[in-house]
Amino acid sequence: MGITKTDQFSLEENEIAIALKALGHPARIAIINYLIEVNQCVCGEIVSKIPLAQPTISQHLKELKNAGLIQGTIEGTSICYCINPDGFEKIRFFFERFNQHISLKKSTCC
Amino acid sequence: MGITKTDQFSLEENEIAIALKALGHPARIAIINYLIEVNQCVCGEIVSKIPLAQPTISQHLKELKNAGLIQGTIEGTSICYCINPDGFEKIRFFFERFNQHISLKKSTCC
DNA sequence: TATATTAATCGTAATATTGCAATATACAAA
DNA sequence: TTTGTATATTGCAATATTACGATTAATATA
Repeated sequence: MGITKTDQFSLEENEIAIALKALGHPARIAIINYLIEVNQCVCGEIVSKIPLAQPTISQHLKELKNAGLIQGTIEGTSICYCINPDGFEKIRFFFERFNQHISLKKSTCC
Repeated sequence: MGITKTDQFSLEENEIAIALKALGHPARIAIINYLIEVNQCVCGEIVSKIPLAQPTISQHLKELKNAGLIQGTIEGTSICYCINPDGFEKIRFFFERFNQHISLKKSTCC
């Protein structure tokens, strides 16, 4: 139905899924990569770096912000964006546990 | 338009986005978590663990398989699934670079 | 005040995703 | 051969996502 049965899953599963879903688009990966590279920048810079229309970028930025992965502070007429490290904590925990289990078990099928 | 402008982004950006998008659903996170825990299991076990209909689970498994994150081998009438560590390599590289840059820079806005 | 400039929001079209009932497929066992 | 078991596929309805033109809001600056 296009609607996810959120209530059937744990809070943790939902939170990780939301964060990773927010990263599940090349434009949003490109935005994160750019922010990693330059540390911080105003929105207009991102718009000029990424070949999508301004409203589209604005929408992607909003999604990243909603997922807690970036933050923006007003800087005169522009808005300065940067990574929000806190938002990546849950993701790190998930993959840390993942790496621990997988490296130990040498996972192969049947 | 519901369609992603894939051609505007690098191969790496697209590949990471595809992998993370595949993980961007709580049911698929739950499947991965379960596979980490038990190392391997037949499909029916997953269907009985996760409160979604069998065709829905089958679809989620297919997506994880397409993204290269799990693999399945035929085991009599059933299919045995496990993690495919190779599929997680790109993700690991992405977050490794991320962690290096962020820890150094103490990223804060403007 | 009038005019740029910057970025968000609205509205909408096109397409994708989620979920499931019904059905199909593949194989084993009686 | 029939029956059962396990999983995939099809088809469809409901909803979500992606993208952008047009507009708006907010703040500078002339």
